[in-house]
Amino acid sequence: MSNQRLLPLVDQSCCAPLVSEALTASEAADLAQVLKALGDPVRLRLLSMIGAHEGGEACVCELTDAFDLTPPTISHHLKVLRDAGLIACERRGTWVYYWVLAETMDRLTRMFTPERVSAGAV
Amino acid sequence: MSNQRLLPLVDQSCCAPLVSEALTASEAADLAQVLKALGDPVRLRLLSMIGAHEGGEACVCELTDAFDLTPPTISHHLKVLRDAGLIACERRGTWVYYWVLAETMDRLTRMFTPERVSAGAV
DNA sequence: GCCTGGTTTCGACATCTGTCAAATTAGACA
DNA sequence: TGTCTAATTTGACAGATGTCGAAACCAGGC
Repeated sequence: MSNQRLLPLVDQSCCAPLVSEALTASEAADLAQVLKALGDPVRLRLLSMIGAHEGGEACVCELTDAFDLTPPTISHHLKVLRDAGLIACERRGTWVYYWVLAETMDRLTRMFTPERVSAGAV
Repeated sequence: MSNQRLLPLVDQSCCAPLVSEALTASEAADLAQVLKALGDPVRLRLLSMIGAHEGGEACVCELTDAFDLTPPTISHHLKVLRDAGLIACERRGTWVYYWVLAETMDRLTRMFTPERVSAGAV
């Protein structure tokens, strides 16, 4: 373990918003719901399988086949991701297709992307 | 809800690694542990308070004062963040100081930062 | 050496979570 | 209409999690 500190430096890329300014309680509650949804290996793989799938969407049947879990369990995890605003779905005939919502992913991305600050910006 | 799809586009910034290639089971388990640690409002605020604190580090006593929770509870949350490799600490005299570990934050950042792919890279 | 204040660990408890089996819903097709 | 398939919902249960009070621990000062 390197124990390298994350120090805020002025004249280069600074830290991500998450650690550059203290979150308020309600911001934290909001963000925590999304991160909690991602805090499970199965859901993380589901999200990444959906996002990486050709055409940007995947059928539930394909997702279910990829795991050693019952359909209700997969369905439960998909619901958690849906409630967190990370994915959405649509029924087309017999099958239900899921895709990743860009909006929520972008929000997370902004939270973790280091901000560039100009040299005199303090 | 916009339900806007996240489509992989070739000649501009593409999706974050998380949704551009399906995670393996062990990658997912690994990453999930870190995200699970962040999936709690108190821990999210603790991390952000430590990171945003002047000097890049904060004393436990300051952190405890900021919440309506008992010291054991704050200590528990700090341990979860420590076990996830997100923070580290050091005792100096009576007090214990915490700071954010750049390494793990960088890893998360990379996971959520969209990759730039050149126009002919497919 | 032994107080004292700050911090962590321990033990307990209510709540939340992941999982499955069974029941239910929604559409396709005879 | 009835039946088949795909997906979700419901109900139940074991195990994990967040919280607290009490006890133990540790560093500094007397």
